[in-house]
Formats: sequence, C-alpha cells, structure tokens
Amino acid sequence: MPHASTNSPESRRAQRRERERQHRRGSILSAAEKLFAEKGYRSTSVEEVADLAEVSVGTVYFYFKNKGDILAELLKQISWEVRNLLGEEFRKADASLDGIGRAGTAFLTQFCSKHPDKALILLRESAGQESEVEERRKWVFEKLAGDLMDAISQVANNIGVPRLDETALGVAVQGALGVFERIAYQYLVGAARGTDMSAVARDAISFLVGGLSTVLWEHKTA
Amino acid sequence: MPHASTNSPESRRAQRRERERQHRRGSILSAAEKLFAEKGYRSTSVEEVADLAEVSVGTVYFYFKNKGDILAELLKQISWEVRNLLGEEFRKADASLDGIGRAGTAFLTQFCSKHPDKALILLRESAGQESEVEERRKWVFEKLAGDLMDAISQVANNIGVPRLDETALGVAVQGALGVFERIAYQYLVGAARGTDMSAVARDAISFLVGGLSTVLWEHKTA
Amino acid sequence: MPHASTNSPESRRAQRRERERQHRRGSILSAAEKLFAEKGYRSTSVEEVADLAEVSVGTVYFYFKNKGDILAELLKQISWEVRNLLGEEFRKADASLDGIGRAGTAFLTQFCSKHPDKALILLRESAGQESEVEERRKWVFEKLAGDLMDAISQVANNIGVPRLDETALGVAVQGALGVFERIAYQYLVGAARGTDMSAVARDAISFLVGGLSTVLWEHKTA
Amino acid sequence: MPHASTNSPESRRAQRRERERQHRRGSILSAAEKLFAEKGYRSTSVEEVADLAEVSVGTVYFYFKNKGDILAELLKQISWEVRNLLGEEFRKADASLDGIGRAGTAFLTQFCSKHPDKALILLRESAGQESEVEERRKWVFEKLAGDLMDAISQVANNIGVPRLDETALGVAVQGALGVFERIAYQYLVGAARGTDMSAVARDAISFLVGGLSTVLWEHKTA
DNA sequence: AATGAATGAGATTTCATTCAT
DNA sequence: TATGAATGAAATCTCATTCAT
Repeated sequence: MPHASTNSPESRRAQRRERERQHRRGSILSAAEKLFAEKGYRSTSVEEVADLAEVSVGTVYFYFKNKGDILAELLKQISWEVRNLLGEEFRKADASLDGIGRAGTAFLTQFCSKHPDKALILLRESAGQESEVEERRKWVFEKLAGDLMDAISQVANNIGVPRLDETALGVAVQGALGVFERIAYQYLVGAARGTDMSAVARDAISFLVGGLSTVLWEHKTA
Repeated sequence: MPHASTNSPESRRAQRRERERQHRRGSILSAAEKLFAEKGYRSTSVEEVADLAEVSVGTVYFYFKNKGDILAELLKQISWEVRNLLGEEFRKADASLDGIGRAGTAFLTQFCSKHPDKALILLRESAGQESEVEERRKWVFEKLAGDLMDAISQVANNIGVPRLDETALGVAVQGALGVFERIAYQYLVGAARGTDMSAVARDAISFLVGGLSTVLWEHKTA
Repeated sequence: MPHASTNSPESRRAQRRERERQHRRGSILSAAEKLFAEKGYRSTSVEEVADLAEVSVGTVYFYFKNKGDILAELLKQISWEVRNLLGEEFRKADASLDGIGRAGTAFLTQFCSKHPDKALILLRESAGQESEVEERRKWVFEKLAGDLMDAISQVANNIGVPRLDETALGVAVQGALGVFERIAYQYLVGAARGTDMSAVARDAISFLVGGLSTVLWEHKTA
Repeated sequence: MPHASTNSPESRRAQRRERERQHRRGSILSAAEKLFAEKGYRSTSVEEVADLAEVSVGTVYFYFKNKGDILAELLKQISWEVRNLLGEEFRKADASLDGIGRAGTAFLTQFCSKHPDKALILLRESAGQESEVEERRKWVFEKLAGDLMDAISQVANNIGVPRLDETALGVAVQGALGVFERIAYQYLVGAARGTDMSAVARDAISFLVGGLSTVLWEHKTA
C-alpha cells in the first residue's frame, strides 16, 4: 500500500488547522447572519457577533478586516446559493419562460421560506450601508441581473425575438428582480408575513411571466 | 381697549412669525433632502444639515424631535407628492389598466426624472434604517400600496373579476411597486443612469400592465 | 457719551462666549502639556487629558480634531514663545555673535529652566510621532532654523563674510540647533538633570560661539 | 561508547543548529532595521517584521522578549559599530583635536552615508519611545559620550588643561554629539537630503573643533 | 524550536441629543 | 425661539503578547 505524501503528519496537521479555521470563520458568519437579520446590521455590534460566536473581538478581526467585510462575505455566500438554485431550476425547464417561472417559484418557496435570515440580509440589510458593502451589493445584484439577462435572452431567442432591444432587456430584468425583491420582503417581514408562500408564489409567477412575455411580444411585433 | 382684529399689529406679527417658522422648517427639510440624497442618511450628520440650512443644531431640534424625524417628514412629503401625481393621472384614465400605465409613466418621467433627490430618498434612504424610520417607510409604502390596491380592485371589477382573491391583489400591488422601485433606482443612480427615460417607461409599462392583466385574467378564468 | 455698537448686549455676550471658549481650550492645552511632558504623548490617553482639564472627552474633540492636533497646537505655541524670546535677545545685542550667545543663554536659563514641560515637548515628545505631528515639528524647526540662519547671515555680514556659502550656513545652523537640543535635553531629563544651568549655559555658549566663529572665519579666509 | 569529539556528528549538528539560530535572529534584526528606518518603530507591527524575516510571530518572540527588545538590540549593534569606527579613527590621530575631527568625518562620510538605515534608527527611532527603549538609548549615548569624554580629556591634558571642569567636559561632549545628531539627520532625511556629504563634513568638523577648542581654551586661561 | 490563531485591554473617534444662556 | 458648547455612551479597530500544538 503506497503511502501518499499528502498523508504525512505535517500535512494532516495543516489540514486539520485549515478545517478548524474554516469552522471558526463559519461560526462567526453564522452568528453575524443571525444577528444582522434579527436586529439589523447597524444595530449589531462586533462585540455581539463575537459573543454569539463564542470568540473574542480580536478573533473576529483576525478573520475579517472590518465589520463591513463580514456583511460582504455573507452577501457573497448568499448570492452564490441563490444563483445556484435559480440556475438549476432554470436549466431544468430548458431555457423557457416556464423555466424563469420555476426559478422564481424556487426562490420564494425554497430559498426565502427556508432561509429567511439569508433572504433578509440579501434584501434589506445590505442596502444603504457604507460604500464597501454597497459595492458588494451592487456586484451581487449585477450577477443576478446578468444571470437573468442571459435567461431572458435565451427565451427571447427561442420565442423568435433574435435581438432584443437593450433597454427592453434591461427593463425586463430589473422588473423581474423588483417583483421578487418586494414580494419576498413583503411576505417575509412586511405586513403580510405568514401568508402561505405557495399561493403567493403562484400569483407572483403569473405576474412575472405575464410581464416578461408582454415585453417580449411587443418587441417581436415591433 | 382696542381689540385685535385680524389686521392688528399683533396679528400681523403672529402671521409673520408663523411664516418665518414655516420657512425655517422648510430650509431644514430642503437641506436634509439634498444631503440625504447626496451622501446618504447615515453619513449625514445633524450638524451638516444645520449648516446647510444656516441654522444652529439646536434649532433643528426645535423643529424636529430627532434625526429620524427629519427623514420621516421628508418621506411623508414625498409620498404625498407622489400620491397626488399618481392619483391624478389615474383618475384621468378612468380606472382602467391603461390608467395604471399612465400613472406609472408619470411616476418615472414626471417624478423620478424631475426630482431625483426625492426619488432617491424614497427608494433608497428609507430601507434598512432604525425602526422608527422603517416604520414610516412601511406606512408610506402602505399608503401607496393602498392607492394601487384600490386602483387594481376597480380595474378588476371593470374587467369582470368582482372579488379578487386577497393574495393575488397583494401580489399584484407589491409586484407593481417592485417594478417601479427597481427600475427607477436603476435608471436614476444605478449602472444605467442617463438612459432615455421615455423608452424605459414604455417598456416598464408593458411589463407592468402585462403582469397585472395576466394575474387578473388568471383569476377570472379560475 | 457716544454709545459704541460693540457694546451691545449681543456683542458682549459673544465676547464673553469667545473668552470662555479660549479659556476652555487653554485648560485642555495645559492639561495636555503637563501629561505629555510627564508620561509621554503616546502613553497619555485623550481621556486622561479630558479628566485633568475637567471636561468630557467629547469636549476635547470639539476643540481639537484629534489627539495629534493637540500636540501640534502645543508645538505651535511653544515655538512662538521660543522664537519671541530668542529674537528679542538677539536684537538686544545688535546682531552680533554676542547676540547669538545671549539668545542661547536665554533659551537655556529662561526657557528650559522655567518651562521644562514645554521644553520637553519641544525636544522629546514631538519626535517620532504620527506624520501629522512630525509635519508640524518639521515646520517648527524650520522656523527656528530660519531665524538662526538670518541671525548668522547678519553676523557673517558684519564680520566681513558677505556671502556665506550655503552649505556652511546650513551646517552652522544645524550645529547650533543640535548643541542646544542635546544640552537642554541632557540637563533637563538626562543624567545631568539638576546641574546649575547658568554654568552649563556659559560653557554651551563658549562652544556655540567658538564653533560658529570658526566656520565663519574659515569661509572668510577661504 | 564513542565519545563526541568536536567533530562528532552530534557536535556538528549542534554547530549547525547554532548557526541557524544566529541566522534566524539576524534575519529578524535585518527586517526590523529596514522597517523601523522606513516606516518608524511605532508604525511597524511585529507581524510585519515576522513577515519580512519569513518567520512566524511566535518565532520573533522566541528570539526577543518583546518588540522594544528588538529595537534595543539594534541600538546595541549599531552603537557597537559606530564606537568601533570612531575609536579606530580617533586612535589613528593620537588623541588630538584633529583625531576628534577625523572621527567625526568618518561618522558622517563612512557611517551615515553608507548605512542610512542604521543611522536613522540611532538618531530618530530611539527618541520618545517607551521607557524600556529610552533606557537603552540613554545607555548607548552614554557609551558614546563616555568615549568622547575620554577623548576630550586626553586632548585637554595634552593641551595643558590637566583637570577639566566636569560641567565643561559634559557640555563639550553633549555639544559634539548634538552637532552630529542634527547634521546627520538633516542631511540624511531632512530638507537637505542629497547634499554632498564631504562638504558638509568639512564644515561640521570646523564647527565641532572650533567649539571644542574654545571651551578648552577658556578653561585653560580660567 | 517553531507556529500562528487567539486574546482582550485599550485607544481613538463620532455624533445624536441636551440644556444653560 | 435660537444658539452652540458640552456631553458621554457606544462603536470600531489595533496589536503586543501568549500558548496549545
């Protein structure tokens, strides 16, 4: 049985260290996620995050360069999860309007319902903060917008609108994002918190798909 | 003993005082509007507002109970203006889907383009703030949502959907708000700042009306 | 008796306010001077300064933009006092080498002996601090060097060295500053603290005047 | 049982170990020297020193008891080099004023010009630091002062001033040190950085020797 | 010997709000 | 009414030092 050099004591120690590092980092992020969603980013102090994560303030600053960095990292993780979920759903339905509908449903029923903390951070806490965070938020939404743009372009193509007008495409994308942003927020923390999400999703998808197809149609005949 | 008529010196003095009061209050609000839109609510200190308004910090606290109160008041004013504008447009078109489209167009081309500071505050500054302001934001959007809800209900009625399902109505309203919120923001301060607003408005209205009619239609046949 | 408008109640109130401002500011500076000289700039916290001055930390930041600003202001004041003293002494002796000697004596026996706190801040605490302070220190020493340069130039002229070589002038100036810097420091806080200053001054002046005249002489014959 | 001679494997291993130890220690000191001279002692963190030396923070603390200890060690090394250089030069010239002049020239042209980092640390970094370092600085300068004191005493003796007054001796020494301290600093990092050092040295030596001889002369006739 | 993650005391700074005049 | 100096709680961030591995 050949002995791999990656199994040397030093290597194993290094690996364990790395695992522990990631674990610690993860604890801090989880603590921050919970608190930011609960009490808001501004009202959560670094000390509180450290306390909940059961580490010292210094340790937080060992893993993150400042408070904004924590939020930025959360945003990155969350956006990664969301994009994965949406992309998968979209692909399942073969790049059709229906696929966009599925993705939207998944966002509301899979993501927002199941990870309200994450959803809140994405939708509420990341807005209106210091420029560093705002930067990241912009980046996240640009990524999401990019995904959506690709999706809509494909759909447009399949439908027979080979080169959709740029403004129309942008409006469709932003409109779609806006629909979800608001609806998710409204049914997560707003007045209507607690409503059955699957019913909400059904109507939201009608709205979205109706809106999109109208825009596309208008640019087909035009 | 001369009795003070409405033209007595005392009365005139009182009137002047009242005028000056309102003027001062207005200066403070204008200053805050400018600064909040420019640098953000958080990054604007009360002192800066006072400086720009050419009053002392103490005076600001004479007219407003705290910093959040200034933002709340701005939100109130802005929402009043927006509701006026939208209501008027909507009435002109006789409670039809077309009327909703007109109102949306007016919001984008009349309000957002012409009062970007106000639009920015409405769309950006009220999110993710301390609870007091968040409260007001909720209130403002509930007012707007209420207007929209009435409008959609009427349209639904005219179309032959006498009692629209509450969830559907809510989703339609929030969807519509979301579309505008994001599109206005994107084309006001986001990446696409500077795009021709009338083209944007055309597509946005297509999206909105398409979305709304689809939701209504679905609940008619259902 | 004509009544001056500068005696109006408002004006008097403003004057008193200004006096009180200056007084407060002065208290803070005095407290800082004492503490900086005693425990060192770095080891003195703003809170300690505030406590000794019997004001709150916030008040310190109302009068000074940051901690370095306090030290910078002290440096400015101190250099002003020193320059005044030296200039006066120099002039008394009619711009001769003797005048430079007098100025040096005054620096050691009038200034350093009587205001050791100030001398310490000038000579020790201002060095090696953050760039803002270092900047000011440079400025202060450049001013002092400038004064000395003028003095030496005049002496050179009177002695018959009309245009002293620039390097020689610079070296003479820096040499003179160095002599005083070190001697003052040594006899203020160094090993020899407590020695009779007038004896020290006599020898120091011999050294200084001897050094200067040698440099000048060399450049006369050269 | 083989007895370890000085060439035994154990011995050689021990020697290598010792060599490595010294090398590591040296790396840390070099890194610190560079960084302290470049950015200042205060603004250099232990981590930065460790990084540049390519060791861990822990290792730095294995070789040095704390941050100040690194600076203290640097000061010790530097003073040792300087004393060696000066002593040698001084001996060459047979305990005369001329010898002191030679030593000064060597300090400026041999040491300061060629090892500006070391010179900067000696002249700048050791002032105004925490007491531990300040202690060491005092010690270093006392050593240098001691050397100089011996030299001047001998010169005084040769000149015919058998027992020079202690104060006069102290002042002469401190004066001489001050001249070099400031001139080296000024022409190394100050405004006049870049000036031809040999010209500077000529004038500086005139100043120094002139000053010294005047003090001595005065105490001969007195 | 060497590592580097963890610590936590301590420092600076901000700014909404108050209140005596 | 208006002023603006004063407050002080609270928050962020740094970094020399320790210590388990």
